[in-house]
Amino acid sequence: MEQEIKELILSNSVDLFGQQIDEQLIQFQKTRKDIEGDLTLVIFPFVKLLKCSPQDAGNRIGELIVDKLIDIDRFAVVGGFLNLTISDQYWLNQLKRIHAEPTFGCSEPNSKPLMMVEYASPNTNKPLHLGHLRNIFLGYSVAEILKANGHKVIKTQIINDRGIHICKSMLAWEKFSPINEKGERETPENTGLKGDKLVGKYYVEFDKHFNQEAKEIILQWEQGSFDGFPVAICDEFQRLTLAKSGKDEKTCEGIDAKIKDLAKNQTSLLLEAKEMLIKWEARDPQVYLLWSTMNSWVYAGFEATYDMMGVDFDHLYYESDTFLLGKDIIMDGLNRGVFFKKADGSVWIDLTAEGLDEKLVLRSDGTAVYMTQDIGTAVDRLTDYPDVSGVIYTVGNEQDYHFKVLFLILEKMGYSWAKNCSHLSYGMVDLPSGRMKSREGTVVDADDLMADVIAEATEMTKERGHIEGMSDEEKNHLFRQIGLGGLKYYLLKVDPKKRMLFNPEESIELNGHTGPFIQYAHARIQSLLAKAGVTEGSTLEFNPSDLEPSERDVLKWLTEFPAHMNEAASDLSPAVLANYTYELVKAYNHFYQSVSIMIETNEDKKRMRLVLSANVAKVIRQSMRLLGIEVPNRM
RNA sequence: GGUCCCAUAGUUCAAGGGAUAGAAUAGAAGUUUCCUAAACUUUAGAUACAGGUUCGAGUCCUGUUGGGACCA
Repeated sequence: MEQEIKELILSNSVDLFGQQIDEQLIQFQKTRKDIEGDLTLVIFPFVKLLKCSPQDAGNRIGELIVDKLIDIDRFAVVGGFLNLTISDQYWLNQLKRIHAEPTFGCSEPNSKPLMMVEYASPNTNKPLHLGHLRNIFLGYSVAEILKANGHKVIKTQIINDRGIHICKSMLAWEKFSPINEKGERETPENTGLKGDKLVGKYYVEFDKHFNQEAKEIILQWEQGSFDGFPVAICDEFQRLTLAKSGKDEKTCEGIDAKIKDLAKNQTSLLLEAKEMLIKWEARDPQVYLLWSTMNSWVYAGFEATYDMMGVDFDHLYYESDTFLLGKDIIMDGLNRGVFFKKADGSVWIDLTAEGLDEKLVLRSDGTAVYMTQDIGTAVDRLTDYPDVSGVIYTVGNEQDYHFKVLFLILEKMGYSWAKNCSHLSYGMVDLPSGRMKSREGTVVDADDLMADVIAEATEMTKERGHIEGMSDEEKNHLFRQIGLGGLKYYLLKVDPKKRMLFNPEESIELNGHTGPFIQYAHARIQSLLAKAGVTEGSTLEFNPSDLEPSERDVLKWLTEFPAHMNEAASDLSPAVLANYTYELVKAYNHFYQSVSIMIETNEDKKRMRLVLSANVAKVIRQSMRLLGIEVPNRM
């Protein structure tokens, strides 16, 4: 409709305005709720051209539109706004069109280029937490939205499975795990712990002993005993200690932190971990076996969590496979003058011309930094999937700078696909008490949280749900759908770019702007359709003479679904769909409350209302599916 | 020290430069003789501050304050 009006104005613009006008001047918006009309054209941009009042300009354009377009019943100019009222027949035809399209709102599958979406990308030492939930739900949903918009999509993640931190948990397990009567150390099997939790436990264990040892070293140093430590370290300690005298509290704290780092580097635990890393890099069979065993525990644990979340991946990348990549590319870039070498042998890129600074891409000892690896991984992926047209990295916004630099480097290296790479940057999830901190034990564990919301959903559903006659299996499935639906909706309804607050009590809320609110509407429609003896695809003829305001309103929202799908895809924002669906459901609930369906005596109206309801259900289901949320038929 | 991000009802979120800034929640008051009341209806309450650009600014620009992140 907007397109038709636009074309009409453009093709008549010489008559109307005496000149060809810019398409940009034609701006539409939805008519305000309290004013008559469906569609509003903003008149202000034309006023200058016409050299007349907005009122006259609106009238002239309005007359043309009503004259030429049969579906526009009438118009009214209010202020600088031309409000157009669209005919009931137009809306009814829209409903028929929507009803005939089982995949309304979606584009032809695989009709658009291949995109790669990276998300999750955990560290194997730490169980998944609330921050990962936002990341994972977001990445999964964006991938699904792109698919529904016609893209081919590969979901991927890179697993951070190597490095000194991994050796820490391996070492801690070897040193501190108790041995049972069978002579075994702790395993997921003999403890019943999830693998990721067990390994995470030993990572924490390492840290505890590590800090303790560092503390003891400092104590020893303070007592003047430096036996067995390098002279340089002892000198540094004394220099730092002296520097503290006479300084304010804050400066002293900073110096104490430096002293602690100094001591940490001298701990036997860290030295052993470093030794282990060297052995791992040399593929020492014993270390390698331990590493792969503990990793397999973690993967089994993650797998269980992903399964509960209802997300999946098409291709996994492991840092242990990719960490050596990138160095050759850096050397190549160095030869081509993209990078430069500093006196100490480290390799840098100069981005000052782009308003950034100089960035390290390879250390002086030739070891890789994150940037080196990311360059390597990106190129590697393009080798695996030559037809990828772009990569979307779902990573927190604390890495904004990193990705800006990464994409710039790729561009400077001459990769044509670099311009299609984008960072799906999302804000941190805060708790009412502030940021999650592992040291303060405020990290919200992903498994625990999911179990909590499901438990809450179980209780609430038993209290007020319609679950008579369901088997236990069906009930449990429903509790999970509601609990996780609420959690996912809670995390996805907020604009991803923004930092958000996670309030544990609100996340399990069932009233208001929530997932269960939307699920409930769907269940209610399904119940209605079942009672009426129709299915969503039923072909029902209808041609009522007029539409109620609430019916028009629902139809308007329904018609807008494709536009919001597009917006969600181009903005990479599931929140767009979440908020749209909420508005649709609100309009539907209002309609449901204000008109009767089953006892309507006018069969045309009754059939139309059933079809309308069926299509609202269809759109709810489609839209929620893209958010990874299942909608039950009963609840 | 440098760069980037954020600031809207008590609280959590909306608002492609366009009309009287929407919701939800907490608060107050209502609606089940008919389709699921996890619903609906009514009610009260907000653009951090100071300038600027514009016919028009929550939205764009500059500065201030407050919060956060990153780089060294």
